[in-house]
Amino acid sequence: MGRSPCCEKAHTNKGAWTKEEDQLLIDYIRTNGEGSWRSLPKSAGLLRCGKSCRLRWINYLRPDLKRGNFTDGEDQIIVKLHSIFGNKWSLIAGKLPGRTDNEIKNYWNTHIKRKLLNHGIDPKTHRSINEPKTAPFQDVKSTFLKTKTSSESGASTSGTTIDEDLRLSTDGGRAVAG
DNA sequence: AACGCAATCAACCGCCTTCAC
DNA sequence: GGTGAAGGCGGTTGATTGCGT
Repeated sequence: MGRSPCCEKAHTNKGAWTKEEDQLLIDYIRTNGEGSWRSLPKSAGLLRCGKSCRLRWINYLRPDLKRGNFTDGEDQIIVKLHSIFGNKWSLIAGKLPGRTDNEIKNYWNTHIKRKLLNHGIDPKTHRSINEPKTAPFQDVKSTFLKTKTSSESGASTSGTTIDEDLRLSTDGGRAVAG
């Protein structure tokens, strides 16, 4: 007895979006705005699940998305926020204008996670893998940040708040992204 | 040049939360 | 207050691309 599917799967496309589908979605949202994702596909002439439309719009089609590589500042903010919020990607994304939860999640899993592990830090707990009892996560986190800072970015993050970092990051990000 | 492997990214699935009735 | 529908979120998967052998 599973729950009822969110849409008529037999009549919906799956997989990569085509340019035509993207355009239909963009045109529809520009005209009608976001909302009522369930009925959107039908109204927009799309053979897609409403959830799929929402995801596509939020993650790739929204005009305010930054795209491109993450800056060092963003990198550090993500680590900081993750140490506070855990895998609450939408919360973290909310602190990073122009970034989506999916993007951050992917970036975490592919880049940051590995970096932390290379530094001997458990990405789940932000504690040292070797010395779990003696190394408070704050210390380990700052160790990572310092190491990263000195070796990669040259920008100091010590003593700054998340908001300050954010400001620096987004300013820098725009400057870099152009 | 061809093949295999690893890394990356886009998309889907299913659960949880919120909201309207 | 209970119920169902819809939206939102996080985890996971599959396809594609890049790199090394």
